[in-house]
Amino acid sequence: MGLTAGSLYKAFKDKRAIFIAALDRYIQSREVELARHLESAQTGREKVLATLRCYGDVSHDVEGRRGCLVLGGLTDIDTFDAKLAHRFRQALSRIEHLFAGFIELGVQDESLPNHLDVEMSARYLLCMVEGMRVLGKRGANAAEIEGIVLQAMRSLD
Amino acid sequence: MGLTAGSLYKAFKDKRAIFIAALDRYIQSREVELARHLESAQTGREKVLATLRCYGDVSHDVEGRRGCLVLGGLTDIDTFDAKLAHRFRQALSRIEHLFAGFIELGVQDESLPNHLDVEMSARYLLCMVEGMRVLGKRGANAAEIEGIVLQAMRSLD
DNA sequence: TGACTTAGGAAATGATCGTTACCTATAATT
DNA sequence: AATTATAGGTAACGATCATTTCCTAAGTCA
Repeated sequence: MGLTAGSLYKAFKDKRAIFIAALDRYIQSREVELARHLESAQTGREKVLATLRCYGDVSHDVEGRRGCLVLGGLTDIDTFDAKLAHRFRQALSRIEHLFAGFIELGVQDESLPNHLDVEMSARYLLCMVEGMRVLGKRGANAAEIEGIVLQAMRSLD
Repeated sequence: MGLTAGSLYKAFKDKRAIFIAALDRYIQSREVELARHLESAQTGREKVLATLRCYGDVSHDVEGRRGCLVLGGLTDIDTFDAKLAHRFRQALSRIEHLFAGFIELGVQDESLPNHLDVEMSARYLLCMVEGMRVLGKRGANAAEIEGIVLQAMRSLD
């Protein structure tokens, strides 16, 4: 059988520490996955698309229903644990800043139009990503998510 | 002081029943609020905008941080309570169907272009709404949310 | 007014959960 | 091989949480 409850306390101080470790591991694995998606992306536009697809990929079928630890944490914990709340917020801000960087790059390399409001667009894309994860949790298929990704890309034209 | 824990069990069978009652009350209050927003909307486009604003209004500042009972429920409960999971899914589908109806209306009254894929666009708008609620939970101000609403409207052009 | 219902609260009970103490087996060290 | 560290497991403990029981006060109806 699996790991027993008590055994975990050998390795971790308390429940909260277990959660934080799981969260850090989760966030890091997402970073790795994102890096993988970005490998083949050249232009700013391609990087934005790759990032959207990276989150889209975990927003459908089984993995979609499994949900996101950051999103889940943000909804529960937020209220009563300031330290953790900060971690969740930061995880979202990370995505937002990545988008902002890619958009700036896209404007420079002319893969994206120069009339874009960078901060606004980045926030909008973050909104999409989180929305997709919610839809994934509700139950979405790959085609539905891909449709949303493409529509999101069109908002950058 | 406030209502004591035990007293609640006079009125409700168990914890789950209390939650369901709260959820129903919450969903109904949101319906009322949406109806209020829709009062002055004439065209399909106006109705879409009013609906986005209705959700935008609860996605910033204090109310944004308070969060959404449906979204919160969807993230926690989903896994282990099939009956409740259905209620959460249905609450989201309700919004999606509303959007679909408004888009169809908009195509007919020519306030929206006729090239729109109705189902796709409705799903996209639902994605936006849920994304906004997540950003609200993280902490967003009214201007940020309004920016997202307007950007979402632009995706219907 | 007096019996009776009703709403609410305080405290007791049982279940569950977080945590610790202690035991066992395997791996590392001499 | 003997000893010691290490990882894991089981069972006990304490805290917290869901639920029930019992009591009180106020309102209702005869």
